[in-house]
Amino acid sequence: MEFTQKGIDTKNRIVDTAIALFAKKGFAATGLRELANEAEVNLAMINYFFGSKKGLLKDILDTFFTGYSSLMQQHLRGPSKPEVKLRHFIRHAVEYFDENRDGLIIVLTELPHEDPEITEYKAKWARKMMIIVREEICTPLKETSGVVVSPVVIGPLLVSMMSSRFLFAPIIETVNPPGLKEEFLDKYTDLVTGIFLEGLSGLTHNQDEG
Amino acid sequence: MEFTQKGIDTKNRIVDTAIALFAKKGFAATGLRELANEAEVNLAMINYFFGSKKGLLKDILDTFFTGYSSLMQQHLRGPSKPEVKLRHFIRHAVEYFDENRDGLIIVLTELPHEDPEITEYKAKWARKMMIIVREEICTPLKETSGVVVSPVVIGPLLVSMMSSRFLFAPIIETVNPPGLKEEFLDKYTDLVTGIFLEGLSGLTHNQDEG
Amino acid sequence: MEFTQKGIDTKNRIVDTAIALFAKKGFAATGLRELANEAEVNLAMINYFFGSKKGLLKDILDTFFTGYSSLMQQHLRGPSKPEVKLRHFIRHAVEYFDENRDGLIIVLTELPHEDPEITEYKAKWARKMMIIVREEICTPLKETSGVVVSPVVIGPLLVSMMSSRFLFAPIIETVNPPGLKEEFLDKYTDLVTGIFLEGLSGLTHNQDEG
Amino acid sequence: MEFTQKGIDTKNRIVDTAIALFAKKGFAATGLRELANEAEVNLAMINYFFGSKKGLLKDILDTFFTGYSSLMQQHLRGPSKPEVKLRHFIRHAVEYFDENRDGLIIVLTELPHEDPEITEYKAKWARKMMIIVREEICTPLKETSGVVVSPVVIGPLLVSMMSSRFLFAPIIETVNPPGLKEEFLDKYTDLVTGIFLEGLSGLTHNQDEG
DNA sequence: CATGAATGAGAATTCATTCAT
DNA sequence: AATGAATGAATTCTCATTCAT
Repeated sequence: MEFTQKGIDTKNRIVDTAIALFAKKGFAATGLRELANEAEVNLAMINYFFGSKKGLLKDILDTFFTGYSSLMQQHLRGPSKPEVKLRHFIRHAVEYFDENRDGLIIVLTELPHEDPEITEYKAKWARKMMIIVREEICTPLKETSGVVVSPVVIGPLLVSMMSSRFLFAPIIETVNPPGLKEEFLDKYTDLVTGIFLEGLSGLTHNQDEG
Repeated sequence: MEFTQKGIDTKNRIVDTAIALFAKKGFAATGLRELANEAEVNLAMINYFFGSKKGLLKDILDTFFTGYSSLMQQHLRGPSKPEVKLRHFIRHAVEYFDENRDGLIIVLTELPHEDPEITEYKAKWARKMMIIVREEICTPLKETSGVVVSPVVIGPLLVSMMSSRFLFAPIIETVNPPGLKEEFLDKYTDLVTGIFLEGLSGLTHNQDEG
Repeated sequence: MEFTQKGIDTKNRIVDTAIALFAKKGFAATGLRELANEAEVNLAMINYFFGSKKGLLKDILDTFFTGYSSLMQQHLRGPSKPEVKLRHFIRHAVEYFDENRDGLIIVLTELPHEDPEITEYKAKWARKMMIIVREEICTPLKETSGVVVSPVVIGPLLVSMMSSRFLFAPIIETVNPPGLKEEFLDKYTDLVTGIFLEGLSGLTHNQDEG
Repeated sequence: MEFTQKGIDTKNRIVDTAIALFAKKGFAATGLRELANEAEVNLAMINYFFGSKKGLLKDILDTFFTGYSSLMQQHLRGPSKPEVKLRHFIRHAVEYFDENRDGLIIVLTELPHEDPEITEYKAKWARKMMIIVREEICTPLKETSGVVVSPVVIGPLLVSMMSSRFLFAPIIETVNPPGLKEEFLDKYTDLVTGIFLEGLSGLTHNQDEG
């Protein structure tokens, strides 16, 4: 099947609306009827283009993971010192999360749910990313400072830190209404970067205290 | 309403099964029929005891938040030094998350979704917790080391760090199957505590770099 | 699950209407909405009682096969001469077909369709009936007159003969409108019995001509 | 409308696939999407060539009936003795059924269903065939042996007998897997011919017993 | 407390058909 | 002739909830 321009427009309208709705209400709680209305698209077109509701979800996850994975490739791979690379990476990742906030929320809230159709799919991405974390963070860290951390611990930990702001956003905003976005984002990035890097390097000297 | 022993058993069976199912499949994706079957309880009893499906969710969230809030009261309040208190608190909180892993997953995955009935409810708890974070962490930190951090940033950040292991569990386990639980939990606690505390204290010296 | 009288009434109303509709329009062409309306029953009750549309079909087939199988047990088993038993059986079977004409039509039109869920189910009944045909018709026939016929040929052949009137009914009636039922049924029974028995005994003498 | 070679290929591919699918799953249960995929043809071509799904069915029935009707003309008309003609006809009809097994199954399973669009169409063919049966079988039978049978009874009866093997094929094959086709078909033909003719002639002497 | 029955709305999906290109 | 897109109705099935017993 090849798609015409008109088809692509329709497809995009579906995806965009789906990302917004899935993030706001959750995947399972979003009805295709509502989605079709909001996207101003015939209900049947969703199955026509994506096969199923789950197919649409996969498409969205795919796009998000592809972008994130590409960030890892760009900023974590390479000959620079791990600390420098991490600093760059965190900056860009937080920015990416900010720009794709809804995608991030979908990932975070759908990830933990056990769905046989999607589990293997998620694992595929996880393995890919863990390799980079191991090679570019864990191994150098061990060699230079003797600190031993597992990629499956430090990876999720870093992601959690970078996304805490977005995961708790609806709550934060009920306490502290949004505004002054730009400046806040910078501060947030600095805080996460600072704690993570200083924390890691602090581990060096107190490894046996922990 | 007073319940007989038999009634309490039924009620508990519902709650326990609900926690497991909501965590595994998500709140919206779990049907009350399925829940009733699994709990070996008549379908109508769920509404009888909890009024509605959402009432059941609230009950679960309530239990979890009450326990967590109580931990904050116990270990963050008091005259000790913030660092000491945080060390204790993190240890107990991670342990609490481990024991109530399914409750935690429900909280984390339902949190970001905008549900008018539940939003205000969540905010109530958030406000309560933020006060403690401000008074026991942020203010002392500012006074002793001049570091200025907002409770609505540092609070979620700490929770995120402590729960990263559980939020990404299904993925971690596809890469790294579970096992040797005890030891792993200790290490994990140490790592989170280390990074968080070392990171915070590290901020002291580089506050203007960020 | 135990059913109350009210539930049984509803269930029967569904089954009766389903038999009529499935026979008239075919199983696949009959919608559950139409069925529910006609039976004056809430749409959801069909799935409540039968699990699925196919479950309803199975229930109907089951009833029909059970009745037919019981006829075979009653009239084909026993010490009488095969010819006498066949005469009795055909009379009662044709009568049974007449009384359960719609059930018969459903069986005949759904039988040939390959449905993995139902195939094994049909085979179960087929095996059961073939045994009786072999033991009560084929074997005696061979012993007394030397004619060798396979039960999987003679069984379907007899059923086909007995049901030809009903299978082609809609066509017959466009040519020859119905009426004078009683008398016609008697004649029909006699014809089928006559041809089948005379035909079989005729084979005796011309076995090698065919 | 004139069709190019390419168009004819497409059309044939649709018809062939439709015959196979309608026979296997039933007309109503077969979707045009599935049909188009299987035939490797664009979905819209089906309506382009046949106007509608029902148009496609009519086309198939038409082909089958034309062939069958032609057999009747060839072998039942003419000056030979009825018995001789019937013998020839049955042989060729069973062979025709064997070669067009799927077409036969479609006819037999769609026949009993009341569809206003198709009913009159089927009746047209039925009338045509009944005339031949009356003139070539019933009337001579009455004149030579005094046996009175109606064409609307004896016609369907004969067809039923000849097609029993195919109508119950899916069941027969679960009990008795297919194999040794050639020989089996011959035996089957002999059996049906034998029973039908011997049965009819047997009626001569016992006419008043029935 | 507990049960089976019932309800109406809504779920996702598929349907046959049409049409502009 | 053929294609991809679109449509609106209909499909089966499940939903949370209610209620009489």
